Amino acid sequence: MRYKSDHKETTRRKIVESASREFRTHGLEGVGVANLMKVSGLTHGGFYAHFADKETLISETTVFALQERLAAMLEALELGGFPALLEMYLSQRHRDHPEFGCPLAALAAEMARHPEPTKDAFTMQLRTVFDALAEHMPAKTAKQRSSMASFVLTSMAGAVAVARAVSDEVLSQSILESTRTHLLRLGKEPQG
Amino acid sequence: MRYKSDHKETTRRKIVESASREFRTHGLEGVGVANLMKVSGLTHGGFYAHFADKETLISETTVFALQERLAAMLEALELGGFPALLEMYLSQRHRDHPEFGCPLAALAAEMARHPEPTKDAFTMQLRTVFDALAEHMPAKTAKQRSSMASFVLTSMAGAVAVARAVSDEVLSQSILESTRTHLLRLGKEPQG
DNA sequence: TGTACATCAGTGAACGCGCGTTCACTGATGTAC
DNA sequence: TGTACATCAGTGAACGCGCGTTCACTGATGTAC
Repeated sequence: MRYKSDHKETTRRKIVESASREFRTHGLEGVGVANLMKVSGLTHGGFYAHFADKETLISETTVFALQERLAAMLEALELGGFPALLEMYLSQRHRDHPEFGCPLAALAAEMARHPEPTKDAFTMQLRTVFDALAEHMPAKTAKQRSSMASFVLTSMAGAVAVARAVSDEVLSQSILESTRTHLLRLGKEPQG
Repeated sequence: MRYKSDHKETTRRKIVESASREFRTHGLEGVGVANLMKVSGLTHGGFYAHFADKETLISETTVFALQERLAAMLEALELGGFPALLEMYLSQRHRDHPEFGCPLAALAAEMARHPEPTKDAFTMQLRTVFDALAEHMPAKTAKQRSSMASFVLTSMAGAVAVARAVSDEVLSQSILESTRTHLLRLGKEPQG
């Protein structure tokens, strides 16, 4: 080995992470390979030494983003339980910073139009997210917790996506607030 | 007037409607002007006799789609009330036909990245949708109905967007089902 | 009713540009002696 | 320790293509007489 054995792997990881931020900010079709490499301090030609094509990178960045988000959500849950999860996900901060945010809110609609292998990777990782969240849902049975995790996450994602699209700050805030209120109530109710 | 006085207006409307279907299917960046015109049986050069630019068309198609969706939702509400709305919006049929579906589920994330005038038009029309839906929400006060309309619509949009992105049919169905179950329960509860 | 004309909705070639991808190369680095 | 060499991560010119937009034009249509 001419370079340190982990040199290439480190570069690759750096590309995946910065590309994942670019994609969440500008959309999967909104950033080109040349720009993604530039952000990582490289030139476009080297891209294909790391990835088969742009689609492969999209697949990896989406999985990375889901893992990153799951970690943030679990941290909130451990710190302040279910209400803290809502507070964090439905915050102005999350709305205004898609680059560090949930890929469901930023990319789910686009993901629906991508090739099957990409959707497969996304689906696998999403299942992991649902399962991990389910353990922390305030409901009695495992089935209820699982259903609740799905509902809570997809409804929050919808609220953040629409709140980002709305140009009126007051309406945007009220969209986040409505979801916060209703989900908080859901967390307090006896599940049956 | 050499042509019938409404000839151009008819063509324009045809372009807006078919473009709105194309955008909901392939995304705002996923279809080009040439293709949009072809779908309407025209050539790309004529586009600029009808619209200032592609962005103007995007703005109009989004408003059109929101109006179309609102009509469909009001029809469901009048036919079968709140449960019928959930049934219709969270159906396989809606998931599998974005071209006739809700622009929130298909385009909200992309809309967030578009210029302010486009977001303004979207925001105005979305407010109309929220207000109209609010009248039909099962809650006591106007404030509660308004908040509920926002929550119900954005959470359904999130569920459909994610259900479309998931490649596993069972998981996809269960996402829709979870939202249906929880929102149905919300409709039955005393609001306070 | 039939013809000549003016209108203008729609046509299609052309533009500059950025896209994803390929490939011959360069030059910084670790190794061998 | 110092030099010659092999490696290979990264470079950048080049490709074909589709994009949004412009513009000189064409030809179907309604009007005038």
